[in-house]
Amino acid sequence: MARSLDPQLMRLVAARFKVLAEPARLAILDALRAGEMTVTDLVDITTLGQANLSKHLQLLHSHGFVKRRKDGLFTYYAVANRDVYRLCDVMCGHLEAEATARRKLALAR
Amino acid sequence: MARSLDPQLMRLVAARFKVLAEPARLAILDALRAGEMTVTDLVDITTLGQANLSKHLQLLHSHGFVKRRKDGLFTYYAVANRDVYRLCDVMCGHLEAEATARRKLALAR
DNA sequence: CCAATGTATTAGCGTATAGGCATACGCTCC
DNA sequence: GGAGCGTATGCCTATACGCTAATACATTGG
Repeated sequence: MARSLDPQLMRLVAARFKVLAEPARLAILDALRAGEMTVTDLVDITTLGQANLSKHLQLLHSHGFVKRRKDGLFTYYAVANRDVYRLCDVMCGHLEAEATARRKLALAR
Repeated sequence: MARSLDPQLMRLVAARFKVLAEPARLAILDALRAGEMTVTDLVDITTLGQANLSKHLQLLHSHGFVKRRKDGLFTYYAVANRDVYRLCDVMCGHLEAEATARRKLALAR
């Protein structure tokens, strides 16, 4: 019963998770909850440098997490799909569950 | 309006995503869809070495993705929470969506 | 065209981690 | 206790990636 469900697909899914596996990018996505923003806006909100930020945005965009719109000098970024937040919520749920489990364990000891 | 929603939390969530950001570990979780297994079982199913596999399992366990049960010589691993599969499904959905979008673009060109 | 401004890109450095090998630990049976 | 097996751990190398500084590119206004 060799599953081995398409190693190719695994690589793709892993790559997408990797995009979210970075506090800086999560901070960007979180900031974008408020709506579309320019890079400069994000520089102010997050504590990231402009170059750094730009690269993170490229990555987020190339993986379809954000969309962009150029207007003159500015580039406006926005989340492409609010499902991203669902993913984060599930993760947060796990974190809480684990935290409370740990607390229980500590008490029981 | 400095959001900056707890950088600490960001780090934790990112760390959890990072655990899933690895094809090998996704393969392990996928194999575990069939039920609990020993390390040796997983060595056979996946193409990973024993040492490597053990390390991945430690990581998955320390982050609460799998639970383990020792029975004599063997250690049985199983997914701790099927939510993991929901996360993967969402990611796959995105992949498909992006793929079809690309295809449309290619046709339109 | 030139200057100014916003954004993207490149190069270099430091850190983190996956993978393989060797080995240590734990358990069972003789 | 010793042998054998399953599992875990430490060391090492190669690679990937985030961050910074410097620079290039693009667009607008004078």
